[in-house]
Formats: sequence, C-alpha cells, structure tokens
Amino acid sequence: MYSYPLSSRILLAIDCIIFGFDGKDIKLLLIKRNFEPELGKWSLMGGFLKEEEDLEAGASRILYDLTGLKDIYVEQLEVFGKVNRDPAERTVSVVFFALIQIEEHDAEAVRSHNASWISLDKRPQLIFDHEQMVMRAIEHLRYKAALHPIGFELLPEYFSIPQLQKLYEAIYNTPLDRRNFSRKLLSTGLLIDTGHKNSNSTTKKATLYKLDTVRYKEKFHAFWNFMPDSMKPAQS
Amino acid sequence: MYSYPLSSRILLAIDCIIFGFDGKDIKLLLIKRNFEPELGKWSLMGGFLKEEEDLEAGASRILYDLTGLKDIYVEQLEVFGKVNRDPAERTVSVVFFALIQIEEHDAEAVRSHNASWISLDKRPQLIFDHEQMVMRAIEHLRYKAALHPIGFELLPEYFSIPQLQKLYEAIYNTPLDRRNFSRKLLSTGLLIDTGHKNSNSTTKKATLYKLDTVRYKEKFHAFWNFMPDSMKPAQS
DNA sequence: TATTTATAGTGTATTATTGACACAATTAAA
DNA sequence: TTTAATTGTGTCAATAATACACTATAAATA
Repeated sequence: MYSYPLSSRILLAIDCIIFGFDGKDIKLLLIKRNFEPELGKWSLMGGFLKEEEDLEAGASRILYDLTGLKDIYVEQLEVFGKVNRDPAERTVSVVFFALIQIEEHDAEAVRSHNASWISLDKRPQLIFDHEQMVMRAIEHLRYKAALHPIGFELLPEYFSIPQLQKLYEAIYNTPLDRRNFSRKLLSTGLLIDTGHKNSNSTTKKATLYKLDTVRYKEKFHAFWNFMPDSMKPAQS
Repeated sequence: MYSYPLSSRILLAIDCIIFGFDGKDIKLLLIKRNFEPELGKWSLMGGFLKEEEDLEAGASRILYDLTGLKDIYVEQLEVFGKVNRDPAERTVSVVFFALIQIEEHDAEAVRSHNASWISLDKRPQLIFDHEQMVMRAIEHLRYKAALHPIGFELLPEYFSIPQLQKLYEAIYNTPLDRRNFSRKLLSTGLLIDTGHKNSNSTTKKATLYKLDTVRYKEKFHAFWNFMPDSMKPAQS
C-alpha cells in the first residue's frame, strides 16, 4: 500500500443550488445561517464531505436533509477552489445543481433549517462566492433546458402546456409565442395526453400531460434548440 | 476566526485530459507512470492541489509542467469522488479538460514525463477510474464542439476548411458533406480568409483561414448545431 | 340565463435552414 | 500531357422556424 504523505489534505465542501418553480417564478431554496461563521446571513445549503462517503452520496445526503426528498434531479455544476473563498479555512466547494418539484418538499425540514424559497430576482446577498455559484447555475439551467427535457423536473407529474410555457418564459425571462411553443413541444413526442383537464384554472381548463418516461431517455436531446437565440450564453 | 474542526480533510487530486489533433486522429496525451502506485501503467497526467494554490492554478501548473504551454484552453470537466477510487488513500479528483495545438507542445517536457500522444481509439487500459474520465471527456468534446467554436483550439493558427472538416469528422467519427459543411461554417462569419494557401497539400492547395477572435467572443454560440443528430449525446 | 372576460387550442403563409447531390478547377506525380 | 487526388462552389427539394388571427371553453357577473 502506498500513500501520498507530502500532499496536503483540504476540507471539501458541498453546496447545493436548489431550484423550484411556483407556476410563476423560478425559486431558490436558501438558508439563513444559524451557525458561525456568517451567522444570520443567507447562503446556499451545504455541508462537508465525510471521510467514508462518495461525493454524490454527500450531495444526496445534504439535499435529503433539507428537502426530505430522494431521487431528485441532481448533477455536478462546478468546483469553486479559490484559496481564500472561505475566510475561516481553505475549503474547496463542489457545487451541485438540483431541480425539485416545489410542492413535494418537506416544509418542516425546510423550516427547521431556517430555509426559504426565494424568487431568483429577489435573492438577497449571499455569503462567500455563493452569488457566483447561483449565476453559474442560472446559466446552466438556461443551457440545459435548451438542450434537454429537464424542465419537467420542476413541474408536477401532470402539467399543462401553458404551465410548461410559463416555466420556459421564466427560465429565459422572455415571452414565447404560444402557438409555436405548443407545436414544437408536441413534435418532440415526449408528452402523453392524460385525458384529464387542469382543475385549478379559473377559465378554460387546460389539457394535462405527463412525460413519456421511456422516450425521455431515448430522446434526451429532443429539446436541442429550445433556447431563444438572444439568450444563448455568451461564453462557457 | 472560525474553523471547522470536526470535518475531515481529504486529498484533492487534479487530473488532466489533454486532447490534440494530428490532422487525422484525435490524440490523448497520456503518461506511463514512473512512480508508485501503479508504476509502469498508463494514466492521465495529474497531481495534487497545493495548500496555497487556487484550483485553476493547480490545473495550469500541471498542464504547463507537461506541455510547456500557458494560455491553453482549459475547463473543469467533472469531479470523481468515489470513496475507493484510489486504492492508496481516499482521493477526490477534479478532472480538467484541455485542448492544445499538438505542434506547439514541448516535446522534451513530454519525454521527461514519460508521456506520449496516443490516438483515442488506440488508448491503453488506464489506472483507477481514468477510463471513465476519458469517456466523459469525449462526450464533452462532442457536446461542446457542436455548440461552440472550440475546435479551433486543436488546430494551428492558420487552417483550411478541409482541415477543420477532418477534425469534426474525427470528433463525431462520421463523414460529413464537404459542401454543406463549408457553407454552414462560412455562414458563421467567424473565419477570416488570410489570402494564403496551404503549402503541405499534395494536390490542390486549400485556402487558409484564421479565426476572427473578436467575433469568436461575440458569437460563441455560433456553432449551435454542428453535431450530427445521430451523435447527440444520450444523457447528461 | 345571457354576456363578459380570461385563457386554451389550432391553422396557414412566409422565410430561413438543412440535406442531397454534380461538376469545374488546381496541383503534383506519373 | 494525362492521371489522380483534392478543393471550391451552385441548385433544388424538404424541413423547420417565424409571424400572425381566429375559435372554443369555463367561470364570474350582470
């Protein structure tokens, strides 16, 4: 057995960007820290990787802890590793990107962590480099939603086309044409008409669809080109 | 000042996927380890993050060490963090993705590291989880080259359209139509005709272009859709 | 119960983009 | 000077994207 005695060990943090959608705005799940340092300030939900824990398991643990949810959409976003990013101690943070169905979260767990759902455009100042992390996550959401059918992860199992359109309009912060959106969406073949109608509408009830989970995997690239041209990211 | 006394510190490795293109094949710069563990086996070039070093600086240091090059195209790819990925000790590895102009590397530095350029399809078995890292990098290369004009990073400053086409054919492992490729490429407005002709051609000499670096930044999404449909990645 | 208001759902004509395909031009080697 | 290999360009048909307007439904209200 060998080891690497000369190299230094470093604290490895995990921070989670948790997006939700309330039907109108994209929301972020943020916590108001009740521990030092930076007690009382807003931050992303995070924690440290444990010695005997896989990295992805660490992210799942932290996400479960705050939301009570398992099997949610998570992917690695980026590692933040500037020497002085955490004033307390050198800490390298792996940022995870999670999409959840906002109705499904465990409100009690959220409350006990001093956490809140906050609209993206009303987010407070965040500690350390967390604002950079959020900006990176927004960029990634725009990217990914243009290429792949991940928007569904933010909606309930049964959803209408207008609901999905409102989500895309929130993601790209731009109005979309209802007729073209609907045509393009249905042409992906990823939606199954459930035959039901939306009950919480105050006027004409919209048809409810669900995702075709088999085709979802086969046609993961079906959304290639759902981003308005003007929104295509400038770099990286 | 605060610190985090209860959390464990972990060795943080950096591994680099280094791609080159010799005009025909995509190549990987790999090293034959002359140190333990796994002495004599093939691996990616790597090292450990230093206590007083930014993460990206660590990657640059390792890349410079092997290639003698600065200012090359580098981006984070993914973190590999399974508990037992390195049998010697718990090590979390941040993998970086680099594209270099193969002619520019420092052959002496490569030799002294016991490294070689190896065609992608002839790569040997690699240590640890490095094969997974390479597969992830190939997927990323295909993705990125379809969306953004990064292929140029693998070519010399002056290049011809047929050269670029051969690169894309190597990336997607599929033949492309010369006429359609050329039309699409020129329509991006990213190429400047240098007026010169390729001298190393054995038949008709091709026009040499260079990248319009100003428009490159403005139109970083100009390549959106350069991937053959059949090659669009299955997931992630 | 008829009208109003808000939202859902669909069709078409125009334009832009893609894909398939063929021929002429250049250069070096035979 | 002929041959072989490769570069460069044009056209037509199919497909996809965009812009735009009317009808249908459901609840609230007059």
